[in-house]
Amino acid sequence: MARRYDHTRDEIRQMAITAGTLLIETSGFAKFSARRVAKEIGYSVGTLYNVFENYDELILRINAQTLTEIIEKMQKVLLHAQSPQKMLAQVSDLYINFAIDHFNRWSCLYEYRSVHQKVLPDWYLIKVNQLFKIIESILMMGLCKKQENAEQSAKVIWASVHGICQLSLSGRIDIVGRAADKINMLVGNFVDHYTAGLAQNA
Amino acid sequence: MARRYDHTRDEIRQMAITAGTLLIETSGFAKFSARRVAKEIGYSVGTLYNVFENYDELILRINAQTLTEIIEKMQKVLLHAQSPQKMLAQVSDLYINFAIDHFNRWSCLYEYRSVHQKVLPDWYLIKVNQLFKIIESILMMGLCKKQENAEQSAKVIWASVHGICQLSLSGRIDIVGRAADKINMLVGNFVDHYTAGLAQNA
DNA sequence: TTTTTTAATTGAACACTGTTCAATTGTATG
DNA sequence: CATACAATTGAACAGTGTTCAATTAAAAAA
Repeated sequence: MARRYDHTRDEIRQMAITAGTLLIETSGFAKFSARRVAKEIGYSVGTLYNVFENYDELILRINAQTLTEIIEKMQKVLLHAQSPQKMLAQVSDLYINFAIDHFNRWSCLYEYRSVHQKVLPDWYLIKVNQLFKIIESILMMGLCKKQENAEQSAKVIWASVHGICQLSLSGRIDIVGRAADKINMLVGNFVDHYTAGLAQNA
Repeated sequence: MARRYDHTRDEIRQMAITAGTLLIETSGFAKFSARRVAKEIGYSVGTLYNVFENYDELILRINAQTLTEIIEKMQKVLLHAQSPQKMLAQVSDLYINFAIDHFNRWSCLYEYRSVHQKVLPDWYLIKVNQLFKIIESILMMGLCKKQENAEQSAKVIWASVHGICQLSLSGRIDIVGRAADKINMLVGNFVDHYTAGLAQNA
């Protein structure tokens, strides 16, 4: 068939992203493929390639949605102000628990390295930056005075929390007991000492 | 042909690891394949699968050698004692520069997620732990008194340095200027504040 | 020396992958 | 009703990891 007008271009895109998200969530990235997504939404592979530039874009769009979910959760923490240290702990805790609860999707954020583009597209980097901005705004609530310091520390904090999360969940840091507890302990150790150092410097 | 005895099982393994390492180093993981490695060492794919359990093992063996190289470089830092802070900075600097100079091999350490085994094999984890032990021993030179504190902080420090390195080199932290300088600045920020917090606590 | 046994080595075959693009087909216009 | 148009298809291509019957060179036995 052709020009079915059952769905617009954008609708098909959204259907693919939704179906792909579900596929990764349940079966993991290893079982993910363009053909599978196509079958899931009732279109052929060809249609998928009309609507997405390539495989990379499909994955990045799925990842962008995952990021959006994480960011939305984290932004809620900003609503009721507390000490910066407590807010950092809360935000980290959210990230860790998302990574555990949606392990497959979270893995996909970092697992796939594009073959075509060496650099991440702007629309994706905007999402990433939103995450850093959240940390930045928390730091400006007392831990940092200059904006440039907050920017740098936000990068350091986020990279550290992510690093602890990644090495833990990929089994490179031996964690005995409940994963969430153990990772939280390491992140707690980091936040405590790092913010203590920050406060001392300010 | 059969039973050529040109090379022993172990020799073929080593040839494959060496050839695979070179292939990843020069062309990146995307262009890497079992068939390519086989052709490179003058054997068929079948032989590769006689000598390695599967594709995963081949990659992990290559990764283990990459880790060995990194560890050997880092162990040299331990030879001339200095302040723990300076030694941590040196060790981090080594890691960052290895990641930049051998980007493809370094990426491969974290890029590939095994389809077969969920858990990394013991012989690989031993290598990973050697890295943590180096940090631990540095921490025990004054920054930590109890072994258990050193163990936990070593994990935090290593995960943080790695996280900064990964997010930077994957283009998720915008780094203007020379990559090595910018990453070093972030790692410096981390080491300074974290160790200040540690020292304060001790 | 010749035959038999043994095991190292091969490569075609299988089911899959991302990607392309001529052919098809449902819709809208002249 | 014929024509033009574009959305949709799926076979085709070159590649992947993996398997395993068939081949073949070396060692052992006759």
